[in-house]
Amino acid sequence: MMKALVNKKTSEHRSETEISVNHQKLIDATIETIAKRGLADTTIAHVAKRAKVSQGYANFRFKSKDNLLISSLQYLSDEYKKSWQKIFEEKNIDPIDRIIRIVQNDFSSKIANRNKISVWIAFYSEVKFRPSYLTICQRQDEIYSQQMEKLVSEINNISNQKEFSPKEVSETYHSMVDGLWQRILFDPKIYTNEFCKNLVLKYFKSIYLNEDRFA
Amino acid sequence: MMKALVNKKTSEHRSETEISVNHQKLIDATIETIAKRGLADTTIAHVAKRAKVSQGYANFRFKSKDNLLISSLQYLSDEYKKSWQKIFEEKNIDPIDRIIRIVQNDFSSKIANRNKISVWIAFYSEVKFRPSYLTICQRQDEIYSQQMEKLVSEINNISNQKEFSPKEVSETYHSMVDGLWQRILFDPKIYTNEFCKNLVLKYFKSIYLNEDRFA
DNA sequence: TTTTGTATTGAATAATCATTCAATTTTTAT
DNA sequence: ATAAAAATTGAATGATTATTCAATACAAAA
Repeated sequence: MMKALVNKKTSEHRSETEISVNHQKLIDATIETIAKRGLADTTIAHVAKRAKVSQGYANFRFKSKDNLLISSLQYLSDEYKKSWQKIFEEKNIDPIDRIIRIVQNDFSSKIANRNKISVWIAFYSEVKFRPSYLTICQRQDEIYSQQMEKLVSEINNISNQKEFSPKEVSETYHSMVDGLWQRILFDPKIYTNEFCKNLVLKYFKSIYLNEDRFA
Repeated sequence: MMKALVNKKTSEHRSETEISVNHQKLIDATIETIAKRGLADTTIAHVAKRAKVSQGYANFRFKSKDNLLISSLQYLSDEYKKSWQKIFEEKNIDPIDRIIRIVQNDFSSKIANRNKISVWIAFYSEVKFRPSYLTICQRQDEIYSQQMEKLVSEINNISNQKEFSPKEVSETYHSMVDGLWQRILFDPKIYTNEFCKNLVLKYFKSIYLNEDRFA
C-alpha cells in the first residue's frame, strides 16, 4: 500500500514544509475530530482516518495521543495570540478603535467558530488536561489582560471615566467573552458572532456613555 | 460479604428513604469523582468505591454508567433551579434587592463551588452529553432568562433607564456568570466568590448609575 | 426457625483503544 | 540503476473498563 506526500519535492532534502504537511493535517484533523466527536470519543484511529494517514503513523509522528491533542491546543493558542498581539501593537490607531478591533477579533469567524471553541472548552474542562491548558494559556491570558488594562486605562483618561477601573473593565470583558463563546457553541442560531460582538460593545457603551463608536 | 443499609428500618417495608440512601451516595460520589478525576477518568469502579458500594451494584442501580452520570447533572440542575426560583417568587421584596439576591445566589458557595462547576462544565463540554445537557438545562435557562428580563424591566422603569434593554442586560449578566464560574475553577485564589459577585454588581452599577445598592 | 424475596457482591466477559514494531513503500544518494 | 535511508503502514498486543450474572447476604413473613 502506498501513500504519497502531497506537495512533494523531488530534488532536495525533505524540508520542514514537507514534514509539516502531515503534521498540520493531523493537527487540523484533531481539531475537527474533537469538535465533531468530543474529546472522549477522539481516538487516534479517527484522527488518522480524517487526516488520511495510518493509525500507527499518527502515533509515531506525535509520540503519543496526548501529545497530539496538546499540540492542537498549542496551535490554537499560538494562532489566537498572534491575532490579538498584532492589534495591541497598532500604536498609531486610536485606543477606542483599537479596543473595537480587539472585540472584532475575539468574535471573528476565524477565532470564534464552533470547531475551535469546542477544542478550547474540551481542554479546559477535562481535569486530565487542565495542567497542560494552564501551561499553554495562562501566561498568554495574563499578557492579554495586561494589554487590555493598559488600553482601557488610556480610554478612561480620554473619556474622563473614573467610576470603573481598568482591571474591572478588563475582567468583565474577559468573562463575557468566555461566556459568549460557550453560547456560540450551544445556540449558534441566537448567538451569532455579530450578536455577541454587539453585546460586548454595548457593555463598553455602558462604561463610556458619551462615546458613540460603541453604540 | 455483607453490606448493611444505613438508616435501615426494621419494621416496615423498604421505603423510598432507604432506597434513596444509596442513590444519593452514588450521586454525590459521582459529582466528587467527576470534579476530582474528570469525566474521562470517571469509571464506575471509582464512583462505586467512593460511594462504598460494589461496582456491580452501582451499575445495576442506575442501569448504566451514562444514566448515573446524567442523573447527577439532573440533581444539580434541580438544586440550582429551586434556589433561584425561590428568589424570583419573592414578590414582596424590592426588585433591586431581588436581583442582588439572584447574584448572591449565583455566587453562593452552595451553587458556585469547584465540585459543582466542574460537573456543569464537564457535561456541556463533552459532545456525547451535550444533547442530555440541553434537554436538562435549556428549558430552565429560558425560564431563568425570562424572569431575569422581567426583573430588569421593573428596575429599568424605577430607574428610568432606557439605554439598555432588559434582554441585553440579562444576556450580559448570564454570559458574565458563565465566564466567571469557569474562572472560579481555574484560579480560585483570584476569582473568589466574593470577587465575582462584586464584579457583577459593578456591572449593574454601570447600568444604573444612580443606584447605590450596586456599588 | 424456616422460607421467600430482595439487595448486593465480585469475578468473568467482551469491547475498545493506545501503543508497538516488523514489514513495506518511497525517497535520496551514489 | 541500485543501495541505503527514511517514511509509512497495519496487524498484533496489552491495558482498561462497562456490563452481566451467578452466588451470597440480608430482611420480612410465616
